[in-house]
Amino acid sequence: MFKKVLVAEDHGLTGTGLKERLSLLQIPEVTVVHYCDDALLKSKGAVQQNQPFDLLITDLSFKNSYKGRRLTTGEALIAALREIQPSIKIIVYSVEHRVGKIKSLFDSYAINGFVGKDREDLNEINKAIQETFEGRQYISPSLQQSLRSAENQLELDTYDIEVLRLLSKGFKQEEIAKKFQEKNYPASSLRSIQDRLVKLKTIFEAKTPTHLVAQAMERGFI
Amino acid sequence: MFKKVLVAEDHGLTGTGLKERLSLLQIPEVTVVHYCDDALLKSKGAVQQNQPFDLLITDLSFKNSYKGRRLTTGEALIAALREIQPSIKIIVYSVEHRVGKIKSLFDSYAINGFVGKDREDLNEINKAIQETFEGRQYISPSLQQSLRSAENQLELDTYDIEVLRLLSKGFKQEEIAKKFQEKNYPASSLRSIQDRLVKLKTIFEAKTPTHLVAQAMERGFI
DNA sequence: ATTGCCTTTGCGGGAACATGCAAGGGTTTG
DNA sequence: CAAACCCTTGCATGTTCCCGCAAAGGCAAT
Repeated sequence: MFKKVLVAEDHGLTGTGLKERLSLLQIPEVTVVHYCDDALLKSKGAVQQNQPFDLLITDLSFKNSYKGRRLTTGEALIAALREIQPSIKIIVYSVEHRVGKIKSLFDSYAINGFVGKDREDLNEINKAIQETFEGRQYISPSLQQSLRSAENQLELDTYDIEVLRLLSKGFKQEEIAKKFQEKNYPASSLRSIQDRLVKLKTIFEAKTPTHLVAQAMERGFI
Repeated sequence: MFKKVLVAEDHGLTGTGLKERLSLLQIPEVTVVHYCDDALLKSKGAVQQNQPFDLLITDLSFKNSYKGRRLTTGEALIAALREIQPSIKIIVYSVEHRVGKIKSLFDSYAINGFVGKDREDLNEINKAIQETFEGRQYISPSLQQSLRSAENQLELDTYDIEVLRLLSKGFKQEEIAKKFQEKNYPASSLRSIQDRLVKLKTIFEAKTPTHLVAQAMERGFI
């Protein structure tokens, strides 16, 4: 079993719950930190002393602390950690439910497991640790299904995403068209942007542009 | 100290963290449930057997279970519980950060304490229990200030949230107005809805309705 | 009752969005 | 080469949104 585990979780009670749970699994050394930066520091230190952590269990969202912290999300922590210690196992433990977002964690950072914060997480965290230790991936059963169906999912190209992103930032259709023209994107006229929106609204079954962006955010595309 | 405490919390690990914490305070009987309905049932039963709970510690948001549950939020649980056992002490333990919402819990249901899920919650839950036991109110220090200066705050009322929610679900302004009229909400004309949107766009510094909803989602209001 | 203030509402005109239609240009196919 | 096709674009029309203005109602102070 893992010997040295790092937990990044900013809810104190949840952190102790995790720590207790890990002790029951006979993991001798469990370190709990409340800030992403602290997690990265501890990891660096451990690597330098040649006693690296075997496993990171991390939340995704951390409350702001307004103290000049550099890393503010679990995702940023994971990205930074993969730089200095690519071999570490990572399990994400979060309330995140957008399959697109979760999928991108597996794709972009090769995380080893994902456990949702819910009624079943007690057992799931055990299984996730076990599976990860044995070199396999773990995903909450409730998510596996939606994750699979997300694979053969609607393909949005870069321009689709860009339109959604700009819409969500308050740009009007005409402004988006202008931006596209400046960048020499294809189909950059206002009319073409509108065509694209019709297509996107069909895909997302959205009635209005606002609805569309809400859906896209909900599913983690932007 | 309290003898019999009920915990309603749907994150498994957080629930065990709480339970462990309460044991350390020498509270002999701690019951943890994952559903609001279960909490109400247990309370009813305990009252009928003349061994009522002294204290409820409850989360506010519970994941849907699609099983014909009646109570879906901690707020509904609190309201129902106050009906059958007005004297029970209640501490809310939640990630909720909207001071307006929190204030309304104290005002509408006379809850006895509020502890935010954050880095300090380990100590705060202890203090909250102690204060509550001695008949005083407890509010997280970090919240006390903003609760007092709740005026110049980013304050959204229920109707604001409802408008944002309906917008994100693809309703047009006129449809929202109609819905508001059906429910006899105040300021339910189309023009008033638009006024509300102007206010909201100012608050969120949003240029378009889409931008507004994106901001509201990003900051966790819907 | 009068005055003053605030909220709510309807109206109107202009801006932004939605969408069908057809012209122009490029590519593929026979 | 020409016919068929698709993609892009502009134009036109209707809908929805935006916002200033003023009338109407409620409420409090005098």
